[in-house]
Amino acid sequence: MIIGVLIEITNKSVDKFFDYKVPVNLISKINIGKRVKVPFASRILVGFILEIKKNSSFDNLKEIIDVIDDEVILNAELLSLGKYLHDKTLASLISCYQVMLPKGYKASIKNKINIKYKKVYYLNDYDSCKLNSRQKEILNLFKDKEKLTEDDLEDISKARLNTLVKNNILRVEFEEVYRFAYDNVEKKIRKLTADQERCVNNILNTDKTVSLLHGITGSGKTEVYMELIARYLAKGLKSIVLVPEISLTPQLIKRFEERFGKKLALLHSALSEGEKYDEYRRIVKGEVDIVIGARSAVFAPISNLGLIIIDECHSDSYKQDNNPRYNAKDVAIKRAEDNNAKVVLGSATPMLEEYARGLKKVYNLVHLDKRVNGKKMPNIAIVDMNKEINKAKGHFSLPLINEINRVLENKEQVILLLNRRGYSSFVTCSNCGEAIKCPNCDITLTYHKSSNILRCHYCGYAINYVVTCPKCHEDSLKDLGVGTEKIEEELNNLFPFSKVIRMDVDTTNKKGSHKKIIDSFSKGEADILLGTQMVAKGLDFPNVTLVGVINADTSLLLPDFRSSEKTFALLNQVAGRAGRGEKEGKVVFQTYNADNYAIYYAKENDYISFYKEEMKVRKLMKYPPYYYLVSLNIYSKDKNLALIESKKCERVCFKYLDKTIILGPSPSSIFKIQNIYHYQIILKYQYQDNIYKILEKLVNYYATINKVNLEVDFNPIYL
DNA sequence: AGCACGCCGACT
DNA sequence: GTCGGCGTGCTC
Repeated sequence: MIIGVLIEITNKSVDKFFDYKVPVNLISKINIGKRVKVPFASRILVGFILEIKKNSSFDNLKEIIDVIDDEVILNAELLSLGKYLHDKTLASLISCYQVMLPKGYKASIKNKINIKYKKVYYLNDYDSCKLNSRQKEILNLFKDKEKLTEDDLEDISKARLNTLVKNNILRVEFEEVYRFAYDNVEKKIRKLTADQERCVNNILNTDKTVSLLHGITGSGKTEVYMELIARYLAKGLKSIVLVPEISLTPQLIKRFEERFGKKLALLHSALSEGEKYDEYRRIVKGEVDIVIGARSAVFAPISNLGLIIIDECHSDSYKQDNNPRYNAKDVAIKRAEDNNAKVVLGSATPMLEEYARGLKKVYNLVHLDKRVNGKKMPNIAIVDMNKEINKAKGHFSLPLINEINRVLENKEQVILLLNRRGYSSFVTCSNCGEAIKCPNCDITLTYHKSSNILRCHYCGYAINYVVTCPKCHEDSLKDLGVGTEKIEEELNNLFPFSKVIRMDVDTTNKKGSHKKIIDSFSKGEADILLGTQMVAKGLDFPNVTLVGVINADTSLLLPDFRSSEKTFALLNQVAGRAGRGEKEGKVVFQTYNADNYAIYYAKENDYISFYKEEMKVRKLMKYPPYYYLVSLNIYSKDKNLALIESKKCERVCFKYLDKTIILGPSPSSIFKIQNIYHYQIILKYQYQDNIYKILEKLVNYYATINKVNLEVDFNPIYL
């Protein structure tokens, strides 16, 4: 028997099947989709069995060392999904298979994660007259119990237990334990509003594969999802729920637990690798009905799949930003088509591509446009900082200060958003204007006040903060950008009797710290929750009656064609955090661009008008959804070679892609990353049938070239 | 990817 | 004379 094996190495030059002989004693263990240990050059590696055959075109075949798995890792559906990813992203096949699996299931010679076992003691038949009283004391614990775990017997010394085992009175077996423990919550089912019920029925009855649920913030989309899941479950069909990592909050998980109990598996980054491994095992064993997770949960090997829900479907977190650059939405639709299942995309602010497909009836478009229990949308005010700047105290305008004071007096709570995208705090010399940059990458270093160091966000390079400018040698370096720490300082001065909690990357990087902050704010232990994007998503605090945005427009300034859309979505989302309880909410946007349409329509809570306005821009500029985009990234350690090869790519595109607009090559927005130089070519097209074929050829060509690389990104989210 | 092989400069 | 620098090429 000969098998074709795909090796764990992620490199185009070895991304093919290597043939191996199977020794007779292992033949019975061979199945496609299992992992094997094989000799490869001078080392031992792990790969997937992807082919079984009688002979090979190679002569001196080596023998495999071992078959790792008893059960198949890549089942039929995952095998086909991997090929699909490979075709659609042009990434290496092995990376497409690896990305679908949690660490413990990947092909890898290191990173071994094992099943955790616990000892369980069973009582054998025994002759009680041979026992002393101390031994009988242990056996009494088994009264009415079939078995006791090592935890149950914690108080009994190991020596006493071992004697009983040795005398064949107790018997030990090993039982698998799951490392992740769900809380015990009481079951709760909320009754749907008529509006929600209408949406559920609409989605159940459509003959379209994809439904787009456009529901304003606070309209109760989660209830709709849960009801849909329950209805499918009643038919014996299971569900996957995708949420952005950032909104996979304890609040959301608790609601699902309240409804569905422990038939739930959770896959997200806050779990340890051991916990993830166990959750995945529960899915494989068919023990769960619902998988909730971030992007990669779309690959969960669930059988009887009926429904995939993608919450906050506009979120860019569904697109992976390294190889394979797949979009979980595409994978969801592919899986739905293959399984005769349905996809529900939900958002208050869908991406333009999505809403356009809804209007064109490619998707079934459903609206949910009332807040539950008749709650009103919060009242939103725009504060023009150009007019307020003289009266403002630091970053706070008088109107915002007054609102905060009013809320604090009423013992209510405030959420403050610092819109910091592309605006992180960097250090500049106030004498010569020099900004401190990373010596390896072409970007400014970010100042971390708590540790007093400057760090590069791309390569991790870090130096201690000094006040002396390296260029002009004056002691004039200053922290210019605004960080949450700076705003927190200002808050402490402006409102000395209020308690502020900060939520950003710095305060949430420890495991469980995110949950702690949310719990603490929820219990009213602080008056003001200050943070970056993460305070905007999915949080539900009934006592929050004011939301303030310090700088509504910074995300508008980015050189990105989606900056308006992203700004609108962010403002709409964060505004939706106000007034979710009994009391009405108020929102203040501080901005220097008071007449910008993204900010204006966010104030009006008018998605449709924003959509129409932004579509005009997209049409004019030949951007999605009117055009498809592809980004080619050509890079090399050799600056000159990178340019030469990128021009070569341009010529190939020009020759074969006749209906495509070609932009570039131009130096990428970050030209130098870790001493590697990047050039970029952008392709725009509406119809170009051969584009995958041509780009695949280019990618394969560069797979054989050592000093230059080409990566292709279809439908990129950033340019 | 990572290891062996191979071909040129500064040391006991 | 040799140790070791890292460029190149191969892995069933």
